[in-house]
Order: sequence, then C-alpha cells, then structure tokens
Amino acid sequence: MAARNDKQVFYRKLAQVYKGMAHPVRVAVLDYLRDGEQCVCDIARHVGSERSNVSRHLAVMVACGVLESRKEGLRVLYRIRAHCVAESLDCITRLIAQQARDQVKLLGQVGLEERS
Amino acid sequence: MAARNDKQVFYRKLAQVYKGMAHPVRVAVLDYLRDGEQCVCDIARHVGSERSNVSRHLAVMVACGVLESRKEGLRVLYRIRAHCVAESLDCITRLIAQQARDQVKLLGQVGLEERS
DNA sequence: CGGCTATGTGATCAAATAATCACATATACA
DNA sequence: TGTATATGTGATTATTTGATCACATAGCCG
Repeated sequence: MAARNDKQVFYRKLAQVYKGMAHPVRVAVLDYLRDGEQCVCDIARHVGSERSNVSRHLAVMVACGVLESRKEGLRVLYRIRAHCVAESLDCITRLIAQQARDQVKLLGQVGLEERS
Repeated sequence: MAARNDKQVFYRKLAQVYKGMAHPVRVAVLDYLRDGEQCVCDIARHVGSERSNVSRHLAVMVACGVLESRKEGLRVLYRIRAHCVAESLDCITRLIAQQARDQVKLLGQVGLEERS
C-alpha cells in the first residue's frame, strides 16, 4: 500500500550513504581503513588533513552507517562497518577504469579521422 | 614518483562519482533506469519531480560518467553507463539492510535489559 | 594533583548545491 | 511554414556543506 512512500524513504537513505562517501578526504579515509582500524591522528596524518576536520568527516561517515568506532584508552579507533562498503568502492573504481578505456577509444577514433 | 598525487586525483574522481549519486532523486532515477533506457519526461513522471529539475540531475550524472544519453527524435534517452553502477547500488542496499538488522539486534538487547 | 595527548565541538564564513521560473532551442508533423 | 512537444539553460534564491580556529573534554602518566 505505502510502497511508493517506502521507496522514497529507501532512496533517501541510499542517497544519505552516498553523500557520506562523496568527498575526496572521506574516500581517502575509506581506502586507508581497508587495511584495518586506525585512530584519528593516524588517519589525519595519512590523508594529510587537519585533525578536527578529519574528526568531522569521520563523524559524518559514522552517522550514515559507513564507519563504526570504538575507544581504546586515549585513542578512538575507526573501522569500516561492513564489507559491502569496500565492495562499492571497487564497483566505482571499475566504472572509472572503464571511463578511462572509453576515453582512450574515443581518442583513437579522433586520431583515425585526422588521418583521413 | 607522483604516486601520492595520482591517488589524490583518483580519490577526487571517486568522490565526484559518489557525489553524482548522492541525491534521492538521482538514486530514484538510477533505480528506474535499471530496467532500461528512458526519456526525460517518463523519468520525471516516474520519480515525481519537475522536468527541468530532472534534466539538471540527469546532466549531473552524465557529467560524472554514471549515465549516458542518445537522441531519438524529440526524445533524449538516458541509460546507465555501466553495470558496475547498478552493482554499487546493490552494495549500498546490502549495507542498509545490515544496518536494519543491527538495529533490530540492538533493540532486542535493550528488551532483555528491560526484563532484568 | 597537574600536565600531556587525543579527540570532539561551537562559531563563523566561504563555497557548493538544489529548486524554481521563464525562456531558448530543436525536432516532428499537419 | 507554423504549431506543438521534449529538452536544456540562465538567473535567482534558499539551503547545505566544508574548513578553520579556539576551546572543551577525557583518559594516561609523572
């Protein structure tokens, strides 16, 4: 009955997750965290951004369910919440690779036209 | 040599694609286009948003390489550019499903605590 | 206790994004 | 040729997002 509405909610949720990953620093963090959990200062050092800024980005990703954290002494360790997050990164990476291939192909065609 | 810089470029590109999908209307469009290419006015009708607005969203997704289009008479038909885009949607859908499961689990624990 | 380190957060400002309206363009077809 | 339909776009405005600084909090260790 409320299927239309349910879809709206679902799309909003999906968009929220995508938005949570839609920033160069956040993508860099996710890629770094594939190797396992890390604390904020190590993450900040690795991605080359300010601590408080990284802290905010991490909060965004926790809020949208992409990351989770746990405390250990002074540190707070962040990790990817589920494997499907990394899988999505792989999907989009493949997309970009294909874009690159398509561009090369297009350049090749232009080259042929120049020759004729 | 410029590996660090290459990664920056790559992360920026990844973020650009994610940003291109990070909107409820755009996610709805992508989900609709899984069934095949559609023209702007059908898409607009289906997602329940204004034509010119949808047209802009479509342009965003073309720009970031998620969609492609072709002209057929009066219509412009849009389609998903590569299967990996739909795969990414599936990944994030799984993430959301898992979030829901985790929440249920958490609620269950709270229920147990209430009982004690 | 007092200092030190790691992290989070309020305030602020600049920049990016989204929606809307009006209008321009392009194509089909009588 | 003139009209109708589908699509794209400039201009405008409201909203969201991101970076930064200063400061607050929390846990460790002397």
